[in-house]
Amino acid sequence: MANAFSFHIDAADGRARTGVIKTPRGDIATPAFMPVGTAGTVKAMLSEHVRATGADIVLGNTYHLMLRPGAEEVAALGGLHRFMNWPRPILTDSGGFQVMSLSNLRKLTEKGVSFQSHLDGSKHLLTPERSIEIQCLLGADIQMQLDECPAIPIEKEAARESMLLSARWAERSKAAFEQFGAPGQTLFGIVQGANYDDLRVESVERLIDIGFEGYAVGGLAVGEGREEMLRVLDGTTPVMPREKPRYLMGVGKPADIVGAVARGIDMFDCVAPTRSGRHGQAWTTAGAINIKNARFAKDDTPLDADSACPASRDYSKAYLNHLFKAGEYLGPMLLTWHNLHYYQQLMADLRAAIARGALQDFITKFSDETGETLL
RNA sequence: GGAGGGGUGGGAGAGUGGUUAAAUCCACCAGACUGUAAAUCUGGCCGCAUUGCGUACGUUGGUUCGAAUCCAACCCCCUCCA
Repeated sequence: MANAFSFHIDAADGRARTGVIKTPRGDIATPAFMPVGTAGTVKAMLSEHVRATGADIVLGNTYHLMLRPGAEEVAALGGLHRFMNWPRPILTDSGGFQVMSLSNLRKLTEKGVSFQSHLDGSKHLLTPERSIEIQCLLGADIQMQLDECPAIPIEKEAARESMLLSARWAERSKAAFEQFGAPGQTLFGIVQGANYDDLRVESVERLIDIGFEGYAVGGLAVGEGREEMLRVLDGTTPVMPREKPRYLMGVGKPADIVGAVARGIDMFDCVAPTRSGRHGQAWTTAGAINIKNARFAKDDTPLDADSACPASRDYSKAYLNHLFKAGEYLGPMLLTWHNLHYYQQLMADLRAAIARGALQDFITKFSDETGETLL
């Protein structure tokens, strides 16, 4: 099959764009939000309900699936799509985020990252090559290079060393992908450089030299704050290839996404709607609320009476409050469902606003309704 | 009627002379969460006020420099025997 992966832009509004990523397993409307399904499940959600919220693609995770149940095991069971009953596109993270989140359980060398499993203490070496091999075994449609994701703040010299390591790993990842990758699969490179504009630009240039089908911005939303994150994007997205998808990894809250879309980002993922949903936080058109708060105990209204999502429309806040107070499983399930639907509706609204050249109006309205200050 | 055991903060339950406004758990009140070691974690939880003060371990009285802790009486609860 000819290049089965493609991206085309339908409309632009300022630096924002809307378009479609085509893959053999289905189209992805952009800007897109990708729910996170680390361990082969978007936690607390049925696969068909994830789809019903409007998601075109979900994430899986190299590190976590490598440890359990194992990449070869998933491959023997028909691949991740079949395993988790999600026939549409899957993007897998390389394990790069775990370099940061599990920093006390790993050692970093030029060769790769050696992790001590948080499950049983066993040792696992994750090299750029092995990460790609695992992502191919899982059957991921969009794969990510192995990178080092450093936390901010970080000294510039250390940030540059880290960025250069990620760039070398990008090259090795690309070579491995050319060996293991199947038709229809694609590989993204990851821009690093912390919050140093010149390092970000250098990182982009190095990745372009290697050549990828998409470019991710990694290492943001790691402590720098929204204003600084958007400032870094201001210096980064303009030098990224216009005709390739741009993916801001791990971001974010609704206001982060709106700000990043305005700066030309096409793809997002974040645990916020799922994790916070399990923890009682719901995003609504009137801002974020904590359904566990006592003030909802007698509130007979749903989260969103006009929503197409059953979780948002058919259950009262008082009932959701009760489920959480009682520790019932259905509470986290319904709130996750609601949040994912809210996120997908936000993305659909953003796409529509860009398509008709009205993004600024949308942002003003979003800011007024949610009380979020947008920069 | 007899014998024994026990009454601690919203609940359960530690604590048997000072370091105790009183462990711990639950409940309750709030917060955090950004490529998921997360259905997790953090803070608050007698009253008032700025360190502090005032009340408080069934009730009352006593011993003591000092009592939730020791003594006495009383009230109440539980178990067993009649």
